[in-house]
Amino acid sequence: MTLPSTDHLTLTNVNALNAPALVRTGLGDQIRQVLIDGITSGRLQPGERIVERRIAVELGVSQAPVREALRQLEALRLVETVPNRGARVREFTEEDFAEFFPVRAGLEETAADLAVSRLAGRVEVFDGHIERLAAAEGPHVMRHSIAFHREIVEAAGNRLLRSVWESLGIEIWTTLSVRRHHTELCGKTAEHIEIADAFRRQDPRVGRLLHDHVMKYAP
Amino acid sequence: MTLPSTDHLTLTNVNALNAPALVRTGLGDQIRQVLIDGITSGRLQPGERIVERRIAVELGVSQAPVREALRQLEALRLVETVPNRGARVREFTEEDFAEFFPVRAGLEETAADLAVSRLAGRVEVFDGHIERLAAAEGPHVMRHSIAFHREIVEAAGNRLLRSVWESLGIEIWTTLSVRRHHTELCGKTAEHIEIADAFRRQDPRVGRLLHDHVMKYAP
DNA sequence: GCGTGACCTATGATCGATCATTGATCGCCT
DNA sequence: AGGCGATCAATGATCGATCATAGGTCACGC
Repeated sequence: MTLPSTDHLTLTNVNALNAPALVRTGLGDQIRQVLIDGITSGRLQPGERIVERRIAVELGVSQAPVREALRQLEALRLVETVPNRGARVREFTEEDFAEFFPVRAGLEETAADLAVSRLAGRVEVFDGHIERLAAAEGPHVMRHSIAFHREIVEAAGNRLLRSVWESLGIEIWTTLSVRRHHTELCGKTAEHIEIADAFRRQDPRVGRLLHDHVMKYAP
Repeated sequence: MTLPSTDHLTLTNVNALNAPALVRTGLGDQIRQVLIDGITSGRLQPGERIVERRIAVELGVSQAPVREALRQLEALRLVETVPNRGARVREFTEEDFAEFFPVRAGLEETAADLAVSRLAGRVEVFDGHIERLAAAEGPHVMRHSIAFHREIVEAAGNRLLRSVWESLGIEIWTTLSVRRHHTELCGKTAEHIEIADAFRRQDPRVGRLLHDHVMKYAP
């Protein structure tokens, strides 16, 4: 396995006074991203051990931030750890994907039910997402689609719900699932419009509608 | 603030050869429990800073496991941390409690819907819980009630759902809410029986039933 | 008086080193 | 051969020390 050189960790863009958001993030978060990239790109194979000190050396950091990153990956269910025995990249089973979508669908159903009354028909927030989704191609489709769903969760106005939803690792797991099962993504735009319409007329069935929509991604 | 003496961390029960489950837990987990106890008991007041090194000294450990414990408390939303500025006990707002129950209710609704078909009417698993709940008094009521709900989540057979449900910190947050709002707990036994019955006859409305039941705990 | 910037302190973030657990290996005995 | 305990290497868990950042303080100049 070859991880990218240490340069990936050096202060990204040492730009001169026009940085809108100075990457002011701790090492742990950066390492997490490196490992996530490694897993999604296949550089880190399922079942492969992730040895804390080896990663630390390869990235030119100490063991502590690597541990922290591993804990985050564990929360995302991308690695599994055994106490005193370390972490390894998870084998993603069919069961994992089968379990993912009912939970995601349930959360979004809850979100939709909460959002309906809160939005009170004001669905302009969705317009941009739908337009961008319609215009998107390739891997961007997934990103914009998720942005639309995230907007719904946001609209529920429940920070806990939002945080739980994010903690599922929606992007990664949906991407992994679609990639593995060759899920058809076309036609989803129409459903998004349908869902937005349901919000517009405050249809009480919008929760169920969204739930069923999400389940169509399931294997 | 006075934390319990270090003894709380020494290997619990050095019993002689009849230990069913030797407390083989890392320092981080033990420290987390100490801090949780501190928060629920009021020894640690909302808004109070939790300084890593201070706790470490008081418990006779180093900074690392304390940090780890704090991360767990953050995940349970019992403390809030600002990067480079440390952690403090959260101020539990009404909004926190108001947000908690819809999420819990939604998850359990999902669980119930999944469990109905899986149980196929075999609801014996609930009997013991209902009996113990009926016989319980005082603080035990809450514990047994949650055990019943946990059994439903378990019965859904979805490990991710189970893990997300547990990550809400059901016990703590429900306890905190009931304590603060003096929620009436009597009569909940009857509803549990009703829910078990719905499972028995595989009533498709059991999800909604459970959802509404949970929401009755809400402020 | 008040804005400014050089210090200063507290403390989180990170490091390098050590401790402790685990599974593997090896030799011995039956 | 096979079981069994001693020994060993690998590595997670923990430690003690250092680095770096966020606020606070205070003297200075306007």
